[in-house]
Amino acid sequence: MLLANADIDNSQALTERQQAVLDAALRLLVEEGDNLTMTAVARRASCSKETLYKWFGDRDGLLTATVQWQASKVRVASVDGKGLDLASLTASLERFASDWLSVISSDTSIALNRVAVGHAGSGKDDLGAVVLENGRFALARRLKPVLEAGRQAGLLEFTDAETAFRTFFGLVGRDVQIRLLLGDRLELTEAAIGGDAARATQQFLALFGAKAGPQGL
Amino acid sequence: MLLANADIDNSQALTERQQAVLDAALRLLVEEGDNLTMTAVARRASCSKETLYKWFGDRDGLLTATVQWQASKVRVASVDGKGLDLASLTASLERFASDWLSVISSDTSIALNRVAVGHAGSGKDDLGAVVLENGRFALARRLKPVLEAGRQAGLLEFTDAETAFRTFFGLVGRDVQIRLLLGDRLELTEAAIGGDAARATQQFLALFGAKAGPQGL
DNA sequence: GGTTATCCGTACCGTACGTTACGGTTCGGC
DNA sequence: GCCGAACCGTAACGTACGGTACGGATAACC
Repeated sequence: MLLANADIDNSQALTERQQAVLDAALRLLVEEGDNLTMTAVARRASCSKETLYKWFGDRDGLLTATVQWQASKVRVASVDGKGLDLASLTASLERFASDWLSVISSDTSIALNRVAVGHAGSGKDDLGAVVLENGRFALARRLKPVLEAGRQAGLLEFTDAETAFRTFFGLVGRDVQIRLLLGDRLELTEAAIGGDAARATQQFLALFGAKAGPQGL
Repeated sequence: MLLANADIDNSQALTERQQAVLDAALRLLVEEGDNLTMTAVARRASCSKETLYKWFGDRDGLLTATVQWQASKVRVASVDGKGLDLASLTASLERFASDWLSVISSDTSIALNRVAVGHAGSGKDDLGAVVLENGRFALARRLKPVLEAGRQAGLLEFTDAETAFRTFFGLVGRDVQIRLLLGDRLELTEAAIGGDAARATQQFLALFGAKAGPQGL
C-alpha cells in the first residue's frame, strides 16, 4: 500500500547496485540513527569505502542520497475526485489519514525525521527541506485537490484550502509524531490507526462540512 | 509571562554558579545545536573543563542537566477553574493555546527538542522523556482540570479528557512544531499566534462544546 | 592472452573531541 | 601567615571516525 514509484521515478541515474547500497544505508540508519559510520555502511553493503566516496562524495552526500532514495519510494496514494459524494469524500479523507498515520509511525519515517531534525540544527545540508517536501508538503499537494473537489461538490465549506488542510493535518497527527520522535513508545495498531483516521475525518467534517455553520475565519 | 518557577523549585541543589554554567551551555546549545564541544562550553562559561566533569559527570550529564534546568524554568501558567462561564473558559483555552505556541516556536524550545529528538535515536540518555514530560505531558496536566471543570459546568461534552486534550493539542499545534524542527522558516508573530489560538479554541468549542452534537466517540 | 575499468578489502593518515592531569590562583578558616 | 579546598586555564592523552591510498580480484572488451 501507499507505495507507488512506478511511473516517473526520480531516481537520478541510480544503478541497481547503488540502490542496494542506499537500502543498506537506510536499514543501518533505522538501526543506528545518525551515528552510523561510513565503515559500517560499507560493511553492511559489502562495498568498499572508496566506492562510497566515489559515488556519494562524502558522508553528507550519502545521507542525502539515502533520504532522497527513501523519499522517492514513499508516495501517498492519490485520489481521483470524480463522482464525489459524501461517502466517497469521507472514504478518501479516512484513507489519507490512515496512510499518513502509517507513514509517520513507521520505523523508517521516524529514523529519517530524526536525522533530518538533527541536521536542521547545524544547517550543512537540506535534509529537513527534503523530508518536509516529500512529507508534509507532498501530502498537502495530494489532499488539496480533494478538498477543492469537495467544496465544488457543495460538501465542504472553507475559504482557504491551506487552512483547511492544516486543520485536518492537526486533527490527524495530533501529538503522535512529536511523541514518536522523542522516543515515546506508542504502538499504533492497524485498528487504532483506522479508528483515529475515522475520528479525525468526522471531526474535520463537523468543522468544514457544508451546513455546519460555526467554523470561524 | 508563562514563567513561574517561584514556588517549588526542583533545581536539585544547583548553586548560583552552576546555574550560570548551565545557562551558558543552554545559550550555546541554541546557537550550535548538538555539536557543541565541552571546550566551547567551558570557554563560554568561563570555567574549566575539569569543573564541568566534576559537576556533571560527562557530556551527556551536562546535556541532561541543561535540559532539565531549562525545563524547570518554563512552566505554562495554571488556571483556576472557579466561576467558570463560557467567556472565561474560552479565555483560558486561548491563553493555553497561545502560551503553547509561543513555547514551541521559541528558539530554545526548538533547540532543546532538536537535541532530544536526536538523542532519542541512540537511546543513551532520556532527553526525549524529559522534554516530553515537561512539554506535552505537563501541558496535559495543566489543561485537563480546566476541561473537566468545563464539563462540570455544562460547557463541554466529552467522554475522555485525554482524547479531548489531544484534539485540542492537534488543533493548536497542527504542523507548526514539525516544520520548525525540520528547519522550515515560519515566523510566528504575536498577532499570528493570537489568531491561531482563537481559531483553535473556536474549533475545539465547536467540536466539544455543549449543545453541539456531532462529535463522535 | 593481454589490457583496462570497476570494485572489494584493508591498511593508513589526520583531526576533532571527550576525558584526564597538572600547575597556578583565589579564598575561607584557624 | 598558613592550609586546604575549589576552581581556572591549558596542556596532554586516547580514540573514534571521516577520508585516502593501494593491492588484488573480477569481468568486459579487443
